[in-house]
Amino acid sequence: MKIFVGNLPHSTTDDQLRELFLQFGTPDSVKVITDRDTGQSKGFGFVEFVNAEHAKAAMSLNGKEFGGRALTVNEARPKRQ
DNA sequence: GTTGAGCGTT
Repeated sequence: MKIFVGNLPHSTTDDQLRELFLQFGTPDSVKVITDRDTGQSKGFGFVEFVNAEHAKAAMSLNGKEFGGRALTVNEARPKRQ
């Protein structure tokens, strides 16, 4: 199950995102999206869980404050449509 | 600052 994590501080890294979700299970993959040209964080990322229960638990972070911002956490939209 | 990349088309 793929999770979208929005409203991340621009300083957030892949590792920080992984640490944040480790409490709910072991993320299959974690990625903070950065601008391909500038290398700057776009302020959102994705976390994938093999276990849907873990993914659901992780979504309890929605609205929680992280780095001074209220996170958006929900199931990710399809990447390509 | 909110839903990912790329592939010499998608």
